[in-house]
Amino acid sequence: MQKTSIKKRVTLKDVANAVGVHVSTVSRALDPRTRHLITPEVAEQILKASERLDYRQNAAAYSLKTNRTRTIGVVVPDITNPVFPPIIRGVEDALASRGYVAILGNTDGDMRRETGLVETFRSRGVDGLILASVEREDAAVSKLAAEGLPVITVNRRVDDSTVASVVNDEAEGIRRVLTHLVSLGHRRVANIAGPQSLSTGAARYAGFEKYRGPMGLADDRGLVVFANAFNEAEGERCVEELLASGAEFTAIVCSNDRLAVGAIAALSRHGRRCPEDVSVTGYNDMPMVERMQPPLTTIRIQSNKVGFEAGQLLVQMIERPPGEYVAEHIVLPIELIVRGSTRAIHAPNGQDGDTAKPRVRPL
Amino acid sequence: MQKTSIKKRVTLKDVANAVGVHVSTVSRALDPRTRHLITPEVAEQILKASERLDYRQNAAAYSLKTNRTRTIGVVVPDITNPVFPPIIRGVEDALASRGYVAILGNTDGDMRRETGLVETFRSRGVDGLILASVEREDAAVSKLAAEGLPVITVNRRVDDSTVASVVNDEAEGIRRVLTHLVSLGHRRVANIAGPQSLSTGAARYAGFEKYRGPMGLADDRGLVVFANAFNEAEGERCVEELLASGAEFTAIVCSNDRLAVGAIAALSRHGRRCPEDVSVTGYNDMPMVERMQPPLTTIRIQSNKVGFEAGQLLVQMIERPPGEYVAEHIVLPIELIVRGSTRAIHAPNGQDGDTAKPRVRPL
DNA sequence: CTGTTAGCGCTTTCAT
DNA sequence: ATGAAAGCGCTAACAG
Repeated sequence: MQKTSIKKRVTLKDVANAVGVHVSTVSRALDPRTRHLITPEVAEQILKASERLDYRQNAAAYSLKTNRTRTIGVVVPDITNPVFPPIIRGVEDALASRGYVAILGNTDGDMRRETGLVETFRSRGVDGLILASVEREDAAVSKLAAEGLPVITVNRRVDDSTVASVVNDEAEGIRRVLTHLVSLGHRRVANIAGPQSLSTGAARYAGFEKYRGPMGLADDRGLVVFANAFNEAEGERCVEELLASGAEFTAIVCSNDRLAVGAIAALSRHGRRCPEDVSVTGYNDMPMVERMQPPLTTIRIQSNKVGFEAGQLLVQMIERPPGEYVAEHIVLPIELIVRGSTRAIHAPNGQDGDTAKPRVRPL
Repeated sequence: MQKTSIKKRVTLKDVANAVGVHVSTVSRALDPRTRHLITPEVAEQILKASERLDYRQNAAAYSLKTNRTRTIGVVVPDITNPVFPPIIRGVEDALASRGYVAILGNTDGDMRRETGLVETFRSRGVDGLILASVEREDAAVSKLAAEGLPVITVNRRVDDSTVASVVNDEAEGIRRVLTHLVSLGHRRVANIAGPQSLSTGAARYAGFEKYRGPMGLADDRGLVVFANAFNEAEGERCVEELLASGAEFTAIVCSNDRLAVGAIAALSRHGRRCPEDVSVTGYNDMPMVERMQPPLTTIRIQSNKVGFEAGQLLVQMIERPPGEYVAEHIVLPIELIVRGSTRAIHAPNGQDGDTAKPRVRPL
């Protein structure tokens, strides 16, 4: 019946005409917050008509008028890095439930691209920004926040505590890993630390330095080596460096899973088996690491939740009267996941254990 | 100097005032396509001023006027599924280079959510849609295309060839896998087929049926079992089913990597080692499958390129005079990646091989 | 309770 | 080559 080949979009005016009222009446009836201003019967009719005509608000007109787009910009280093999709998914779920959508951009870790993306997003009038790509020093981001644009960093944070954030409890994650290793009898534990320009890398390394002494671990400088990026290649390089330095260790704490994957590969290339010869731990519990050989002992972060909380918090910031909020900082708990890549020192199998003081036999 | 705490956004009018010309002149000077209408010197001044004042076009106003948003909607089943991020990344790269951005939505395979998302996106006036979530029968999608909204499916397609698509050469992928298996001496090859409601599942299964006879493989019905979803759990279930049926096979062709991962897990649970007892192949070459034990032999699709081509093609469709295009269908070549999960039947190691007719010894 | 009016910032005829 | 003016669809005073 109503076969319209090239259908023009139906507007408020169309609905108004259909019902025989003024556009503004329709506008009010359609907005739940102002619906009470309208006679219930009329409102009813309007709702019905708008349904029947398949009316949908013109987002551009709404934005132009209200200066709000219900769109938020999400910036990640690279969506292809398995750490980020669950976070993004969490963000989108939170946003969708509140009628917002996300536009996404990748920086590949290039801070100039971050700046460019933020520009693009602002030009599109995003109501807020979620940044997973920040470095600890990020003047541009602080400025955004200062200018009153709702901004929140996720998974990472900037040093400037003026910028809201949702992150994981990094120090606690490292503490758990170390506790686990100590309980397995390890005393010489190396650390492949992540980039110190990122809050994750810095916080995990800080945790390592903070706890290793008190826990009775050797605290040689030579047991720490810094990766320049959170990837497999750097994990391999760092193991090479560790091995070349002649440092002695029975376990390696890696600042994330990808470093750990690289580390295990490099170890095996040098005839050092994991976990028989050296235990290795990761961080993040990204997809598939439970299927690796050996399955990786790691810290599980609540990726989806981190994103979800960030999305929720950002919407709150947006919808609160301007300047009414202080930057919140949410820290989510983590979980230790023990798998096959760690085992008691020189013991035949790698059961989770509180093996009090395992015998330490020389080779 | 120009410290403005709560800075209003600068508009065309601001630039016009600064230069002492009319807004329309500024508008023309700023658009490369109309710049030639303006005296070069004036244009120069305007460009400078707009730079200096940090003018950025108001996307909402532009959209309202032109009915174009430079935004495209991307719908995927779940961004958390490792197959999709590279595709999305490709799409975004293509779009970004043309000044477009993507808004993203997840359906979790629920067709009603797909419909809802498409609604939301249309309400936001997207210029086009890229769908990675379609089933083969999808009346809603055909309708969209018929209504003149540029739509393109990626990775999957709908049966209705009216809808443009960018996909992988599924039949060829299966042919390569079978050729490889045959060269290793396998004659009884099972197939864990994907959901037949999806073009990928259907095309790969069709390839299997098409080639296995001509290649001299056993073509028992009992060697095929259908998964209800592309995930690990279904891979496990299908292997159980295969095993329970008493079917004999020395290899399993899985319709994607996740099915393969599940299949290998289930096999090992039943004391059948891969590749010693049965060879297994996947499809997609998703991240990390090269780190599994055993590393997975699979078909590598050009995920990033699939997305990139789709993005490019969509922009072309959008920017071409309406109704001027026919639905294109791009098919991208694939690549066989041989790893450890396949080996010559009953041979000691799994080198890639044209082992003509390997000896077949009974157990 | 509902209609009138103005205007968000931009592009695009139409004049000049 | 530039200015004037209209209008995209919507919301939000302000009147009645």
